[in-house]
Order: sequence, then C-alpha cells, then structure tokens
Amino acid sequence: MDRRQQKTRKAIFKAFRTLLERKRYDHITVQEIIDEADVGRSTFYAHFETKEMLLEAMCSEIFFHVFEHDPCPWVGHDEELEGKLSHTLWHVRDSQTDLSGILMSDSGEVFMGYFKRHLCTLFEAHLEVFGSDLPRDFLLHQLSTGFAETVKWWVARKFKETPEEVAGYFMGMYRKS
Amino acid sequence: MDRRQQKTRKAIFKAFRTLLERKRYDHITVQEIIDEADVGRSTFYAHFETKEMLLEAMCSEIFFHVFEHDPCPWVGHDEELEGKLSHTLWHVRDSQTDLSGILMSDSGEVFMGYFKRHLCTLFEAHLEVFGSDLPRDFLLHQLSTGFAETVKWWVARKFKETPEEVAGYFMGMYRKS
DNA sequence: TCCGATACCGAACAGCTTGTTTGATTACAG
DNA sequence: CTGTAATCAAACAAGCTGTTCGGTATCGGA
Repeated sequence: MDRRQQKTRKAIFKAFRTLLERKRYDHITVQEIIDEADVGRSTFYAHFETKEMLLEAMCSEIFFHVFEHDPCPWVGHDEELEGKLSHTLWHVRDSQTDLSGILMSDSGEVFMGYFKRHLCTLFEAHLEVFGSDLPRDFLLHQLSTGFAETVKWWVARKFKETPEEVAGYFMGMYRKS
Repeated sequence: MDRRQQKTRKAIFKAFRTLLERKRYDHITVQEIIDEADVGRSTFYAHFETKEMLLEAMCSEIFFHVFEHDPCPWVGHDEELEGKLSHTLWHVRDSQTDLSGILMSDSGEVFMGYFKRHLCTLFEAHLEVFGSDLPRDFLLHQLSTGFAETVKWWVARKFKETPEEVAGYFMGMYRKS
C-alpha cells in the first residue's frame, strides 16, 4: 500500500542483514539496526514489536521467496524426490537474500524451523523411498533434520559441490538400497 | 580449594539451571541469576566474565560428568558401537544435572557443540560399519548430527523408549545393511 | 488539485541491564 | 593466630528498551 511503509521495512531488513553478516544475532541491538537503517526509533517499533519479531518476519519472507516457485505439488517417487531436493538446493544457493549468513548464525535456528517443517511435508509424501520398519515419527525427524544439516554442511564449505552431487550424497545416505 | 568458591560456584550453577527450566537462555539476565543464587553482584563477576562464559563453563562441566566414565577407548566393531551408543543414551537419561532442559533450549547449541565433537571421534573409529563411497567428511557430519538429533528427539518425547531401542533405531537407519 | 489520513521523525522518558569499583566484613588455610 | 583471599553491599557510568509526545512530511482517494 503506502510506499513509505515498504521503504522503511526494506531499509530495516537490509540493515539487519548487513549487521548479521558482521556479528551474531544476539549481539545486535535494536539501536544498531535503527542507526544502520537510518530510521527513527519510534518508526522501528511501529513496524516490529521486538528484535525477535523482526527476525521472524525476515525468515518468513526469505522462506517465501525461496520456495514460492515450487515446481509442483509434492507427489511422485524416487528420482523425482532427488530432483526436488536438487531443486531446493539450487534455490538455496542462488537466493538473492544471502541465506547463508542467516543459516550459519545462531539465529539460523529460526529459519531452520521453517525449513524443517517444509522438509517434513516433502518427505512425508515420499516415505516409501526410505521404506523401513522404523517408527514413522523417528524416520521423518531424521530425514528432515538430516537434509537440513546437509544444507548447513554444504553452505559451510561454500557450495563446493553442485546441487545434484549434494542431493546424490543425501539420497545415497538415506535411500533404502 | 577454598570452600567459599565452590559454594558460590555451585549456587550460581544451580540458580542458572533453575532459571533455564523456567525460561529461555537469552531471556535470562545476570541480575536474575544473582538474585536466584543469592550472591553478591561483584561475586558473580569474580567467577564469570559474562553470562555466556557461565553457560560455557556449565556445559563443559556437565559434559565431563556425563562422559568421564567411558568404558574404554573407542575400538571395536559393529554391535560394540551400538553398545556404546546405548551407553551414551543411558548417561544422558540418568545424568543428575538435568541435561534435558539445557538440550532443548536454544542454549542447547553450546552443549550440542561438545556432544557432536565427541560423537565425531566415536564414529570416526567405526566408519567401516557404515562403509560407503560417500565423502568421509559428509558421512561423519551426517552421523554425528544424526545421533545428536536422535537424542533431541528422544528427550523431547520424554525418554519413552529404552536406550537400547533408540540405539537400535539409529543403527537401523544408518548401518550399511 | 485538494485534504484527510497516516507514516515518519526526533526528543525525551522511566526503567531496566551490564560491568566495574570501592571499602568493609568475613571465612579460610597453613 | 594471622595474613590471605573471598564475599558483600552500594554506588557508578554507560548503554539499551519500549513508550509517548507534538510536529512535519508524504501518500492516496475524492
């Protein structure tokens, strides 16, 4: 709606991201964000109740941008799953908003929350690929955290491998062979 | 040495643990710890430079208590590994210091750091059990974070299963069959 | 184009936190 | 018993938080 709002919101997000590259989330103060964004104190609080709310909002927005263009509803089998994982990795690597910084910081847990929930529904639709007699509960938890950690590992080594290779590693680790 | 020091240190640890059960790490203030521990302000800072240092010290201490009585150096194969994992789970469940609270809070990452490093050396000595052509680097990362997440999962559901069952789940998921 | 709504600003605010310093008191160890 | 060392309370500057205020600018619909 109002262009002023969007402008301010953008400025705050940008400032926050800039700061996140430089220091840990919990060492960043609202004051710093305000200064970096060059925005009035009361303006910040008009947009976000709290620093945590800002993080939440930003993660939510990033997540939306990274995953909105999903190719199709989660159906299909085997190689199709691997393809979707590659596709996800591709998004992660090339997301404008430097997701890496957020993922690696301790604030990463917030985004990871979104990510894991997303992965859970994905793996849920492909459980037969990993067919086993383990509790469904346990299996899903391992798969989603496992892939999330794979991403972390990949980000940490600066995307040295291709998305397809990484997806292959993951499937090689967990697929019922 | 001086009994006063130990007494104070203990009081602070206990207060910290009590507070951790009630609220998130980053919402706890030094002031609260001081009040809960009934300790002078300057005394606290004579022991710990910072709240983070306190967390670090406590995690280190817990880790030491939980894993000091290791049965033997990490050698052996297959069922032996599963035995050691059970043994670890046993320690986790029955540790006096309520590890669960620390593990689940966001402060958990600190302890998890210790834990994963420990697991890494453990799995390193048993890699042949998971023999595969995946990069050693990737494999180790998946195994240690995988087991750490297994523990989290188990703690979250209040130790519903026995240590042996959980270790079995884990091996069933990752062992090369 | 005009005008009401609304987003912004800057300053000031009380209340809290942190980390340090002080000097007096108390408990310890040898 | 005595010197050392830990504790305490109090006070401190510095900083952050979240709110409130009146004034100013910008926006969007009529």
